[in-house]
Amino acid sequence: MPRSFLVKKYFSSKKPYYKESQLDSQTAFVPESFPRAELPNHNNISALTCHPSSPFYQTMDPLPAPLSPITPVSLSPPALRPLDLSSSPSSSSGEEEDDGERTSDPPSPDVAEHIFFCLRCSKSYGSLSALSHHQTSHHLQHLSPLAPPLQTTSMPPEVSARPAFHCKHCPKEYTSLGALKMHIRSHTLPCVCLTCGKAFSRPWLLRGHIRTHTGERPFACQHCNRAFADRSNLRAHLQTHSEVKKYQCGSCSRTFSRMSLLHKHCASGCCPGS
DNA sequence: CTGGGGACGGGGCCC
DNA sequence: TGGGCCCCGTCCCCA
Repeated sequence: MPRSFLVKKYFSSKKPYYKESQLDSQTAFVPESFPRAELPNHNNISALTCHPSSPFYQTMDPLPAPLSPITPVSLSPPALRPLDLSSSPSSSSGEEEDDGERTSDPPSPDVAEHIFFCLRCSKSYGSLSALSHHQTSHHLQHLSPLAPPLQTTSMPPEVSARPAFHCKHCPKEYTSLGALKMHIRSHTLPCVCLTCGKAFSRPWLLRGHIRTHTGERPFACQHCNRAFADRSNLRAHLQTHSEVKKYQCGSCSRTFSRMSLLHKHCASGCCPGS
């Protein structure tokens, strides 16, 4: 499938349901080395390596300021441009919404600055990149190249034709350290909701989750008054406005708005063998 | 059984 | 190389 939809679209022209002040990033990054057992709770929450500046958190979960004061840092998109609807992926008769806002993560002009601590050696860094770079020295002690032992000291992983890294938490293998690190996040769940403690592998998953606390619904349907916290849910909702259902049963030709509905339909016996 | 919303995970691309 | 982000898709629950 073409990935043209990945072209950045920072649509400032339609920011329907949320205020600028609500856009603060509330991601709480915890270094990957953060032992899962030490994920913050109400007792050890100060162990977090950074603290969101969101008023919501300050209200819901007052925190001391053990680190440096958090000041907004401009990490906003390079420029907010008018939505170019003509470049949007087309669908039946333009039924598809503009999907203007970024997915589960609307543009966030105000992003909190974070202080990143390595909990292994207590060093602090001003950026996740810096911390990640530092942590490489730690990670390399734990990532286990699949190359034969005799090669691991003399041959860079990328030289190996086979997957060079395997996850220490599961049997999955990866050919690059980056891919492995990404995967490991699904085990370490470094992004922790300070409200409920739920942990996520990626910051934007956390931001989407946080909306379940705030009630923020940035993604509005242009056909009705409904709004959604998750763009995927809006997309699914838009199908309810469409006369053409995307998913068709191969046996009875009945169409459904969602794949899952088609699956359930088939599971109910319409499509033997499927 | 179907339709729909809520919440979330992961692959893959861009910067 | 890593972070950010988009889309697709799934699961669960309820009406």
